[in-house]
Amino acid sequence: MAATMKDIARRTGLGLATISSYFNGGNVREKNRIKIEEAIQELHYEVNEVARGLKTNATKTIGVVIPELNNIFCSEIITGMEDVLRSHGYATIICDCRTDKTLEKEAVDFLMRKRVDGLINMPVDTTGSHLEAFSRTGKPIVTIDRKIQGIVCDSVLVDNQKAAENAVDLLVERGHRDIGIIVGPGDIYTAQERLKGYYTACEKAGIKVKDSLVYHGDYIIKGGVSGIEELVKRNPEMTAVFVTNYEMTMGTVIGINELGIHMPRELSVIGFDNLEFARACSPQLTIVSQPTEGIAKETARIMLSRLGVEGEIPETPVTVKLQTRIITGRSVFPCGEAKRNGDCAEVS
Amino acid sequence: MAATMKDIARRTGLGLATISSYFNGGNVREKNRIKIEEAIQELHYEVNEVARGLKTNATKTIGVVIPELNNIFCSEIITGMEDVLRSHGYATIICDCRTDKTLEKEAVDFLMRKRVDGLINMPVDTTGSHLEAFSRTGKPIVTIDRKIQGIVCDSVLVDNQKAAENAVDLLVERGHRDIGIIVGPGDIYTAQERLKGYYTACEKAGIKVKDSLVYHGDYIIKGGVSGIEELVKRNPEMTAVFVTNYEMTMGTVIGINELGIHMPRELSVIGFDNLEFARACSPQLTIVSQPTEGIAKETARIMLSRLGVEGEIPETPVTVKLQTRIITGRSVFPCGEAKRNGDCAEVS
DNA sequence: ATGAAAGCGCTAACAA
DNA sequence: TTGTTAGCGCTTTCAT
Repeated sequence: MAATMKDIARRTGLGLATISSYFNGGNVREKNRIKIEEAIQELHYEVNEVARGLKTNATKTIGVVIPELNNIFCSEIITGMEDVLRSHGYATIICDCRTDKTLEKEAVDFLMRKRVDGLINMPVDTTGSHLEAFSRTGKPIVTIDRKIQGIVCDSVLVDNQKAAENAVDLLVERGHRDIGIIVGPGDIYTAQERLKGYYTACEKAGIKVKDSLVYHGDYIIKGGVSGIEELVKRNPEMTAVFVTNYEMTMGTVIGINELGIHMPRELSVIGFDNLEFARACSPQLTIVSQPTEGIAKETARIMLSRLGVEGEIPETPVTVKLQTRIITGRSVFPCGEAKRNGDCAEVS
Repeated sequence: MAATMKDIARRTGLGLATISSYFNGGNVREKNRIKIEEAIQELHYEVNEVARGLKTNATKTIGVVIPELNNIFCSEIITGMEDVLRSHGYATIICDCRTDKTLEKEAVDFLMRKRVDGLINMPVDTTGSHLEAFSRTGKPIVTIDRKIQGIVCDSVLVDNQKAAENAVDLLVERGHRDIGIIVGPGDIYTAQERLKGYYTACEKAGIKVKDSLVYHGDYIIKGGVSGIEELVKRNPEMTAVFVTNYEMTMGTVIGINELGIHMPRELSVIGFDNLEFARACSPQLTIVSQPTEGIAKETARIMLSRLGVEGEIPETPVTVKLQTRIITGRSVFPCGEAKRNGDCAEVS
């Protein structure tokens, strides 16, 4: 068995309270401090956080429930959050719910039983019913990427509609009017928002959207491959496509390669997320870049403030909305140029 | 405050042991079972795993320490392990140590204080000194990707030397003799192994390796970019390059694009990991693919057996070595062909 | 500054 | 089957 404070007390001849006080920054006589430290060394003592957690009713652990760890958008955010949280003594338990509502609820309940001090969730379940029980504990919840009706909590959002609108605006400026979109599942909030942005931009430009130009994928690579194949088949006149997450962007690039389509001469592309991948493409992809670092830091910051660790405790729910930006590559071509000169020069 | 078993006892008029028995699969009279379940509903009771953990000295939690969460090789393994472990009631606390030995030790100590039931580690520290303290607890440790001298534990390894050897063999078969390698840091075990495989294959082929053909990167994208720039500059005669992890493979592809080199006509490439990325490249990349799924399942399985959850408890340390395979794309070209016909057809 | 003792919520041994 | 009770390792009053 591991050594306990009792062992240290026995060894040093001191009382339990003194040892505890030592560990919690209290005042301990120099002479005793040394004795305690010797005992710690010899007994290889390590605080038992389980016992401490039971007593203090705080586990110094934050639960994180996300749809998919194997998704660079998620994993970047997690890395960033963990950084901040750990530097304040908080651990994170990460639960990947595989974009499954049942697993999501299980994960939240699981974390509740583990008595995490707070919950960070990129929600899959629209209704928020998975958060009700946790919400009752009074412990803080921060949602990422969407607000949940009926659950009082803070949220860190991205302006997805504007993101999509800006991307499509860019294509319109380049003269494109037959613009396809590979968008996420209809029941996912961020996907709806991005689609809305697409419609808005088209409307502004006086373009009547054809249903055949809208492809609903499932945010995985395969969805991008099928998406581009489908769109190309259904819309021979299509000159540009906007893809709305990283995995499907990669899928689209795969599809374009495999179909032997020349990008951007035959098809202009704007992708999403992962600047590194965009740079690795040939020609480099123009993408919408989400502020993952900002999302991570904001989320962690809000959580820490709720936990009383840093800054003021906000009185009302906080909502932060962050903007995306477009990183210009060479995958967007002026519409019609191709036919005129067959060239492939950068245009931006 | 959350409801406790005591609250349920009071509400139902039953004793604590009966409630506990109910939760632990004991026999409870039908009538009482119903009363208990009603009370649970009304009080929104959830077991307190912290208290349970203190009592049973088992937290049903496994600690995982990896170099980098933002690395698809790691995140795929984690996803796979989590799947298995969670289905057996174990949670995982993941610590990303940013490939930093100090952080790695901190992470292990942190997990020890949290009293995790077992530790899974893809080690950064060669000496294994970060595992000594945990090792003393007698709780199981499973290392991934390398064995540690002096620490008695199970390991799941990949045959990295053979992986590299096979890749270089393939290039040799295609007639290449000026083969560059972009390899990881010299103090990383897997990197050493892969470099060894490169030397072995070259020796077999009677190729005298030039130092200028070996570039040590740091397993990140930027390392791949600099690596290929450097190699090309130093070795105008180089006709092929082998890149030894995913991030650097992506970097190499970026670099090749940016240098305007034609792959594979001017330079043949074999990359590493991430089949999806390989498919997204144009032309598709030939890569060495690691069995991430197998690593994940094996690691989880061994951990569970050590925990007495599944199968026999092995008497001696277990070491599993898994093989990689080569996924053929179109990025390897017969050496010299280019000059003869300038063509770019698939060769494999 | 230090010690004694209660108790966090649970499990398990024992008794009934 | 059910109840009583001790105790896991810690923090935290309250004395001293």
